[in-house]
Amino acid sequence: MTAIADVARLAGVSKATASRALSGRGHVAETTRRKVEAAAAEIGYIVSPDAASLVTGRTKNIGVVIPFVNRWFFGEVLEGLERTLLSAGYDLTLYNVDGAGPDRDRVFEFFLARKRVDAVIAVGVDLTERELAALERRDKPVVVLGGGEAGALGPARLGIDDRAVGQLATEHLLQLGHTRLVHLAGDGAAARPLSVQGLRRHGYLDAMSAAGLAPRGRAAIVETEMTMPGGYGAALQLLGQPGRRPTAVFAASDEVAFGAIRAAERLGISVPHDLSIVGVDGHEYAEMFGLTTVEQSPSGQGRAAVDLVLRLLGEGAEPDPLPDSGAPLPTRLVVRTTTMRAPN
Amino acid sequence: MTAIADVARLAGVSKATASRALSGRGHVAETTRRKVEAAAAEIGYIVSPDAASLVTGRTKNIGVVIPFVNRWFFGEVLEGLERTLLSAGYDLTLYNVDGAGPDRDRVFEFFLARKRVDAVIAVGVDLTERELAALERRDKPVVVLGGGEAGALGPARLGIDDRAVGQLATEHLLQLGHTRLVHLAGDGAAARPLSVQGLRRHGYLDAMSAAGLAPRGRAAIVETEMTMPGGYGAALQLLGQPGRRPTAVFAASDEVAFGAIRAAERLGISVPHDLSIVGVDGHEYAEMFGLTTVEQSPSGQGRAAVDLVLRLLGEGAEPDPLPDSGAPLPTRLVVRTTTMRAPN
DNA sequence: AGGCGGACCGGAACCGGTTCCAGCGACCAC
DNA sequence: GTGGTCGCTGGAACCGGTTCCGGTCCGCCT
Repeated sequence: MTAIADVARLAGVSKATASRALSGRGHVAETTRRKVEAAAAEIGYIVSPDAASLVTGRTKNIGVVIPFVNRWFFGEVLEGLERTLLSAGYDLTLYNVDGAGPDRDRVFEFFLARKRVDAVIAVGVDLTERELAALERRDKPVVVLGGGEAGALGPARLGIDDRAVGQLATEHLLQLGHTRLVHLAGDGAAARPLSVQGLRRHGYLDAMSAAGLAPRGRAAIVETEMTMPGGYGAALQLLGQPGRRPTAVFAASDEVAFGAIRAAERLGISVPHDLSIVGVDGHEYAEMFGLTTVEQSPSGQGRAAVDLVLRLLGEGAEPDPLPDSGAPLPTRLVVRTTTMRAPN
Repeated sequence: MTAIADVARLAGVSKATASRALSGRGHVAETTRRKVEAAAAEIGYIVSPDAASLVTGRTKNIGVVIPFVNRWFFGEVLEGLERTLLSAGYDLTLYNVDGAGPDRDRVFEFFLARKRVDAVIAVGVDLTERELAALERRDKPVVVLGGGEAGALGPARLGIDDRAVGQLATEHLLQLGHTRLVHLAGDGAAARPLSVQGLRRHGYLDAMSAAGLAPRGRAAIVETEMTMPGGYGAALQLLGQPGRRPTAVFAASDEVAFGAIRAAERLGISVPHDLSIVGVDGHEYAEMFGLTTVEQSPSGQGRAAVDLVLRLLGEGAEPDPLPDSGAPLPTRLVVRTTTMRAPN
């Protein structure tokens, strides 16, 4: 009921003209367009997206695969994606995929391979060759946001320069005179050098060795889950040990930093007088904690990913083919009150 | 390419039989079914959901409208919804709608009214009459999760008993002998008595007056944003005032409680010796903070909402028409180390 | 033996749009 | 005046499935 044929009949035109009038494609006289629109409004007509995409092959729907929704960064990205897609008239279908396993295969083989989505945005997940190939075969553009490095000819990638971020944060502490400076890294940082945590770790090492401080194995780098409890537990252990304590900590994310701050307080270590802490993210709670951090804009990254994907889909007049797809997204150091000059 | 007609041709049967064989509806001989399946596998056939839903009217897709994704409760619900829908073979289309405004209208009128979704799950948003009516008119089942009260004949509702939760938390503190006991409520608690924060506030008042403690206007209830910085700011102000401090705080959510804990520490007030704090949620960080809280299971609530919606859609043999849709979802008090007996 | 029911299969209609193609006036240029 | 272009419109094919309807064929009952 209320199909386009009804509209056409009521307006006294053919289905073809009605379609043209409503979709705005092709030539339609101004007066007939108005007639059709009036008829459509009168009977409350709305197009069937299924029918439309059946013939056009476009669904106006983007699949988003994301490993967590409840970690700040990812939630923020998701919001950015959603808002931007919505205002472009696109739907967002969510696939919460973490790690490997049958669920993940199901998503890629059953859900994403079908014609339901025009393109896929993967945030913070490394697609396997097989997964990429499957999508490629169906002509589905893929944009990867965060993690990994711009592959030779892989999918379009987007993100901040995590290695530079690690370097920047570490240099800030070095400039303040710290030398006993440990890195609270994300788990898997050493094992997966191209992951976000791996790159940040690498940046830390770069800065340290540039300063002539070969971080001795000991406990210069501690890996932990990138959450507040993760940072709390790791810092508790690190700072609770006897012997000379570090005077500064570079935490792989703000949430880890929050945990470390709390651990320090619990141990009676004063931040920043006895211990400087810097994080990365620009978490919405950073201000409350007074955390010095390297800010990024996850929602802005979401927006950028959508822009890119729409360009790949050929929307928006494409002024230039694929501009600056190499340039990393911006970050900046925000100094607050968790860092200060090293005690001498 | 690779339409069902190709499969049929390759298998030497008609489109009709191929469809029956693949979808499992109707009678098909075991041997032909195998032939068809083999043919489908050979050419890598996958159905076009658009074509299928065009004729069946079912999209296997559920719309979820949610005000935040980056608040713990909502993120957790979303994960629960996603996992459960996925395993039932449904897609989840996300609509991030906060408050009113043109964006919200757009979602309801443009996106949800179309035939793209079979049903709508609204979490933590109160649908207006108009919005409900629009969905009703298109025969789209609606399930509302959290907030509000079971309306007379409105949509199916689901959630915990927030008033009982407020009562339970308050009673715990009362039983420990606290009498100067303030409530850190969510913003809008007084103005919107049927909101989550409104109901929790009501539960607090119930328990107080049952204990003969008419909470004097003063500062017995302070409203604040239901986030960690919100709780931090409110507690800082509340506890920093001269005069007799409260000995216990009931925070409207765990995140508020975390903020309050941090504020207390910052002011040199010892938790729990000088101040007891209880929250509600069962946040994943609660254990780290040692927070006493009234736990709920948001992901479980997501699962329940999906079960309900699938039942409304007539999936799953519907054993009973609509069982116990009134019973609130479970909660329980978990006592940790932020609450203790009141000082005398 | 004849009738009946049920399993199995194919042809064709249909879901609701979009788009190709052809037709038709109107207008302009030669 | 005639041919060509252009704006507008309608008929019909088509996208890729599902399902109604009817026709065989077989087994079984009476």
